[in-house]
Amino acid sequence: MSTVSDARIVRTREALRKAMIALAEESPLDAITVRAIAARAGVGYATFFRHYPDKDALLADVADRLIREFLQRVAPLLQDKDRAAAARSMCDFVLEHLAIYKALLAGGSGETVRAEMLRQTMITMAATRKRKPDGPLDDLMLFHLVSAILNLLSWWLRNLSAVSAATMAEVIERTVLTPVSLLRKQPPVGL
Amino acid sequence: MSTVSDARIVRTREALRKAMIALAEESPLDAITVRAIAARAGVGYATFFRHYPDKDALLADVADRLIREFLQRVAPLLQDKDRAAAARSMCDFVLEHLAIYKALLAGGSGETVRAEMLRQTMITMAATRKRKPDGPLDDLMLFHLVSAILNLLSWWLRNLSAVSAATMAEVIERTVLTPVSLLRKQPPVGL
Amino acid sequence: MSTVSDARIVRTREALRKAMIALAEESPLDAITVRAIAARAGVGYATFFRHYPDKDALLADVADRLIREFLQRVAPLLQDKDRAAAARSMCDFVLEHLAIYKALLAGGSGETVRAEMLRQTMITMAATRKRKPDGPLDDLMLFHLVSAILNLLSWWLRNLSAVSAATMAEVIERTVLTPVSLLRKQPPVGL
Amino acid sequence: MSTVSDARIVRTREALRKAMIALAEESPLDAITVRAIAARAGVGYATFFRHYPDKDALLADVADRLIREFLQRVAPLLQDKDRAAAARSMCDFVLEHLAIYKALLAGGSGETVRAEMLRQTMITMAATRKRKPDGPLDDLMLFHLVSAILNLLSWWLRNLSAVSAATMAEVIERTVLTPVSLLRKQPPVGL
DNA sequence: CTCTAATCGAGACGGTACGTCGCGTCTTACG
DNA sequence: CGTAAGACGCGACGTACCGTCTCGATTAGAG
Repeated sequence: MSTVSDARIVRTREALRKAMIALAEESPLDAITVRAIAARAGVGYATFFRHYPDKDALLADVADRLIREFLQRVAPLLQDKDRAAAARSMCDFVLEHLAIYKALLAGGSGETVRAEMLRQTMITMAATRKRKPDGPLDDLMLFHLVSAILNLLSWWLRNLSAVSAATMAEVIERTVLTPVSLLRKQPPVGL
Repeated sequence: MSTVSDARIVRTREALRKAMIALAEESPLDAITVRAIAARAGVGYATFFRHYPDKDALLADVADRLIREFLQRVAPLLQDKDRAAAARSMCDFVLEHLAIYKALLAGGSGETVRAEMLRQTMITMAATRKRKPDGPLDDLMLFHLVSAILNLLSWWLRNLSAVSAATMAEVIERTVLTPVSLLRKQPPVGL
Repeated sequence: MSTVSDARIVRTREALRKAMIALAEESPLDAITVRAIAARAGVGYATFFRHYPDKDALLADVADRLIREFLQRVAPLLQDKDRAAAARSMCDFVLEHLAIYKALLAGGSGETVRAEMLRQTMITMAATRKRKPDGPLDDLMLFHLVSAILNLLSWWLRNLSAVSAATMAEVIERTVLTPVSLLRKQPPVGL
Repeated sequence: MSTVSDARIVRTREALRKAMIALAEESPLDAITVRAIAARAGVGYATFFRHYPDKDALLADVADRLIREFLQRVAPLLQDKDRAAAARSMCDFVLEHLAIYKALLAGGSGETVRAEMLRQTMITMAATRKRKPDGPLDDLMLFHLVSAILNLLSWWLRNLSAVSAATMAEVIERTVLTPVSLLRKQPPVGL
């Protein structure tokens, strides 16, 4: 679906993604109709379905691109165990793409975005780490990591004026990154 | 809506709540139609709307009752700072009401339940604590606490066989309760 | 479908039939949209499908009622072998219900109407005649009878000013009723 | 549209006509999509519209060629007043081109074919006969003649095994050709 | 223990979004 | 640089669900 050369297709999909982001900023996901997306994109209604099977597929596409970029930036830092820098980098990245993140996290689309992020993180992790024990603990911690970060960021996006990026990064580091890291080093006896 | 004496009303609402829980176990929330709920409850379609304005109101009612009970059990322990016992109590409680929790958390209804739980926790906290500074940190930590716990529990409900209640409790304590507690005692400098 | 007591149903179907006839006078059948029928009937779009599976079903219902009345008038005469009177009666009947016939025959709906008329004539014949040989000749002649009459009438409806009812009746009698009757009395040797 | 020399154009149109006939054998006319015709003809979708403005135009072209041939064979006999031979010739001709006739008459395309046949017959008649009074009677009888014959033939095509060509010819002669001829010799008084 | 008013079932209805399909136009990529 | 391929706008289709509404028919609980 991504490797298409026809200029019209590229243009249309671009317009649809833009429209989705724009609308997601304004209303919760399930209040966004396909008709509204198509209209906003300046595209015929049926044309939407020629490119995406449904709303969620479009959202997943949008999320996919965003997360891919996000991970390219954050993953290296996590690999280097520089958690503080990683947390800082996250918050900066979010600030830079404020509009899109607001749309995707503060709206009702969190579920889809989280799922997509989990999926991609899995892939990235699998690609970088040699051995993948993939025990239940790893699975649980990855899920917690992604979910908790997304939750904290979504809170932040609704309270940007109250907390600075630096503070937010510290909170993420101390309440998520570090505890998870510790638990990994010293797993519960039952596991 | 709650203080009604007519036996028929009590009976009908009870049936609707039961039906909602039963259906939530089987399918994601937005695949549950009001018609299906009414049918399952053995109640006329229009009757549904005589008791709840819409699907979400019913779900909120169900969640409300569950969370009320949940908090009655967990809150005291948190007040007493016995985090390990509190975590343990949570997990036990979830195990006891497995079906309902599976329905409400592992389904697509997480968002509503989380919102309801946040709301009620706020109220409970406000009632027990005298002084409520309610700075952004408190707000953020409460949000994180509730969200993270619900997320961890919902993962657990999908992986019950992999992790025991004791282990799960330890995980919750070490990755959520303790870090949050520490952050509260020693807030980031920016706050 | 016909024996329903609910007043709303009766009212709605009545309105739909009226609307169908009105629109059929104005435009060919396949230029009539279900939306237009519903709008004209002052009825919701979806409501249409609660009563008829599609446009043709509504048309068939309209035709059914018309043909039932038509046959009640013409059949006795045919039984009595008074072909001239039967032909005359047909033409008079058509004149009396000019608008509806124009709608049903001169429009593009001939196919459906013819099918319905064939079906009903079959039933009527079967009910009145004791023995029903139903050989291929009977089948062919019945088909020819109905088709030819409908064709002649539809031509007449488009050329009302050119030919009187009496003349038209004579034409029908001499080119359809009598030849068919003769052929029946003295079938081709091959049958 | 007809006087074109480019070999590719001839080839494409030929392919489109073949495809139309093939598809018309399999499904009713309005279930045949332009896409299906183009695909069957091994031709691009848009290419269809470079040769015919729409589906009906292609069908009319197909019918036109068939009817032209048909009339060349039948008309002389009608001119010679040899009605029996004419009827016989018709039936033989239909048998020889069974597939195409089945496609055009027994399918849902009867209406278009009939219209085309009427048009062409008019032209042929006008060409052969010197004086063309063209009163309403002539018009009516021509319409009846064409319609009734097409109807009888289409019935026959659906019941080939039941009736021989000779019998069918006799039926056509006795129920259509002769009655029409008689009526012409001795018109109703009203005309 | 009755009577009366509230509750109930049944389901028709207007409305709106869905996803599909076909048409006929118009752009594009490719030979 | 022309032409076949096919993306596109349009608009109808038939489906599903929502929340409102109108009917009678129970049925609870007050007198």
